[in-house]
Amino acid sequence: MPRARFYNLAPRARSRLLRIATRQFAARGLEGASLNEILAEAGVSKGAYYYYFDDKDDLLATVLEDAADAMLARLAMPDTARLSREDFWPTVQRLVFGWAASVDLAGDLFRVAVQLTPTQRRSPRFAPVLAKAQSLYRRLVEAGRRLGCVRTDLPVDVLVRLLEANDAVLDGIFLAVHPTVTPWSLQRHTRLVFDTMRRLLAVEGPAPGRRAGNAAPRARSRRPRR
Amino acid sequence: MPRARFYNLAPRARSRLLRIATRQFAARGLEGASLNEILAEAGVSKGAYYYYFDDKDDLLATVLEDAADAMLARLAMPDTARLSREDFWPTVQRLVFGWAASVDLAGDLFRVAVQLTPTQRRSPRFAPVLAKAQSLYRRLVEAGRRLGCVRTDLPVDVLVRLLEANDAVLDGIFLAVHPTVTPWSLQRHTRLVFDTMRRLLAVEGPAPGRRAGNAAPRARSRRPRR
DNA sequence: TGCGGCGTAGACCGCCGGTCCATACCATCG
DNA sequence: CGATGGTATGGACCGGCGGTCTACGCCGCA
Repeated sequence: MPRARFYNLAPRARSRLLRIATRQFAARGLEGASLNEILAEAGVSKGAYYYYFDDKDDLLATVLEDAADAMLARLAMPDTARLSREDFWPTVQRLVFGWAASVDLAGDLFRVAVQLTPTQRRSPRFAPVLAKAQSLYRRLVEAGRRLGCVRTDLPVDVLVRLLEANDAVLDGIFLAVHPTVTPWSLQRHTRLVFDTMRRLLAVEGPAPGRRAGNAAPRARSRRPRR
Repeated sequence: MPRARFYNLAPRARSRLLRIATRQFAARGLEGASLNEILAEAGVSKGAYYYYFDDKDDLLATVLEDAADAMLARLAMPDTARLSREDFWPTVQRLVFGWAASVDLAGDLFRVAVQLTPTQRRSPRFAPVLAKAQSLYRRLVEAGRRLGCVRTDLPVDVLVRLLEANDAVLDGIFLAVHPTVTPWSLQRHTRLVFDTMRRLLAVEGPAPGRRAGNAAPRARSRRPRR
């Protein structure tokens, strides 16, 4: 949420600042990155910066929003309204495989977002931007619930955040292990991501048989659910 | 890892400093908390502090280690060598529920650890301390694999990191929603944590091929309540 | 030529984590 | 007794941080 003037700036200077900021924030985090350093490297003075932005956080929020927009622009979301129950999981799988193509854009987003503490991620400053990036997950989860394919014992928000966290772990490992992406490794990875999503979201846990509960200690006090 | 002298200090002063630091770090995070403020409140001078500690991170690491030790001292780890295949999941569940007993201690640990970025959590400074806290999980995963209860298609490290990430999310939500912990809310939470572990770790059911296809997974599925 | 507002530069502020040194304390020893 | 040397402490001081503020260049316009 920079001031509107920022978008009247010469596009070259604008994207240059955002690019440098992205790199610094991804490398050193919100607190670790030096605003002074970013501005010096981008050739922007303190006065100019605060003419366009509110504060340091504002730059990070702008970087995140920029990356989220670029990613969403590339991804196709199917019309969830026409999905049938049998189509749901195959559709999810197809989507996940399709997302793999935009890993180069999503990478920036993850690398920056992963440097935020959970508390910061929930702050009014960053929550709306991150919610935008999660909108795909959210819509998928909601569609899956409507079709009876996705569990309803947890709020959508919780499921989305679990998905996000697992993706961050798996993508991080993938990028660390496979510095050069091959079609084969990418397929393996997307397969794993999809499998993890399914494990977390499916109405039933993966292994059949007795579920949690028989060993529950002491009597369960029946109380309203918050 | 404070200098050894720290443990020669008067226990009163020592625990006072750690208590105040815990509160500040839990409330404002590693970067947000002011070391100057903590020291002023604890009545410890700069010189004295740096006589005992390396830097600011050192204090946080000490706080974490202190909490982790206190927690682990209370938790019993079952003898995984004697576990049978049928005992595995109930044992895991009992262990996770056993957390309930030490949540007053674990709460501090979570509230502080949750303020770290994933990157910081993996840094050489904090990783060993946090690994100590998650050593239970690692041993559990290894035991479960030996017994054929836990999937072997992913490395142990990946599984542990997935567990860690999911725990961070769930604990973060739990602490945000329940500022004061009640036995009931805690039981609900541990139940959720166990269920998530099971979903992530369990070996796949029979006929693992083409499981992406069927929307309603297998027989004995519980109906979605809704 | 003078004027007013947009945009800019960078000196400056208070606070931060961290360093440094003078000194107080106290047991040991000639 | 005084001298010595390690332990422990106080707090002035440092560079760098995010953020503020003021002076000024620039340009369209009368």
